[in-house]
Amino acid sequence: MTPTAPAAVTPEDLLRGAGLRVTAPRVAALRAVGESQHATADDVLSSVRAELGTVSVQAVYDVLHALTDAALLRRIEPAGHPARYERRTGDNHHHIVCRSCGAIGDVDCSVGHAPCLTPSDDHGFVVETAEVTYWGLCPDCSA
Amino acid sequence: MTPTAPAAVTPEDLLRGAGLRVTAPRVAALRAVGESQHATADDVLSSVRAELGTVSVQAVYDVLHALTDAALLRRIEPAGHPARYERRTGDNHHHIVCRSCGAIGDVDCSVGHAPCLTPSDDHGFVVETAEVTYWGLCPDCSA
DNA sequence: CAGCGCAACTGGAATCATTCCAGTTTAAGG
DNA sequence: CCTTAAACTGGAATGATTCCAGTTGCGCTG
Repeated sequence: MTPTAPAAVTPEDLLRGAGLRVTAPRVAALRAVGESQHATADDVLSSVRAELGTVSVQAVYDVLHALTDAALLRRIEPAGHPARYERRTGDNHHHIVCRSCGAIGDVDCSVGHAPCLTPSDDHGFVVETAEVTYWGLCPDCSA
Repeated sequence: MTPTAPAAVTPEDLLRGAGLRVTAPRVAALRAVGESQHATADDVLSSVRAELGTVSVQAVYDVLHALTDAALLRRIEPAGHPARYERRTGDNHHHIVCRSCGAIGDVDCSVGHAPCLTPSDDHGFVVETAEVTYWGLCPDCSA
């Protein structure tokens, strides 16, 4: 069912649009990440296996890398936690991580637009991106 | 508050001031971190062993944790790199990391003071700290 | 200034996320 | 179809860090 409106972009379209082969593990992985916000590689593995049966650990890591390189996914790696993946890409948003349970929330940049992108002294580095991570306690853990 | 000019604060003073026992591995670890900016646990291990002879891996991790908890050290954990430790604590400065070689530089907050500390929407989280990491290429790697 | 208790340390094994490897399967272009 | 590079399998390896159980020693108390 592909209605006329381009509202529903299928995983298949996304993959083809990025010049990637359309395979069952990739489609399933894209769906899995879209459904559960900030899924870990292990979450994706479980999800994909539930849908397809046997899928190797390596396949999931390969897929996640390919999708991340193609900018269909964004990888976030909070210190002390396994990497997580999300579908929101290209909007330079940030994250808030619960120190207690590891829960993650999305946060738009607070001061309008990329204020943090310009370090006062860049030590001669060529700066490409600025990543902001807020640490605190989620509603459940602060109770 | 330190009464007179604390020109040379010894590692021993720092440890005692934090209510920690003064032991050879701790003193050596503090010195090691002070001498090499952004040292890894492994750097500290080598350095401490060079000075003291046999020191266990565990001792170094224990010491680094104790000193970090006591706020004598700050731990930074860039995604994909082993943790690093530094002596500059309490001033909420940030870091710039080379995507190629992992080199790290210190960066003071660009917009005066803690502008990034207030997320636009905190999702009910209690925010404690904001951590900014710049990613790019160091002078050597961008050449 | 001698004993004692708890924090610190030893060394070896275990953990966990992730990657490496070598061989097999499969999507998609000619 | 037929070919082939890309994708996938399964098992072993890696590297930073932690767990564990037993030993040592700093520094307080008597």
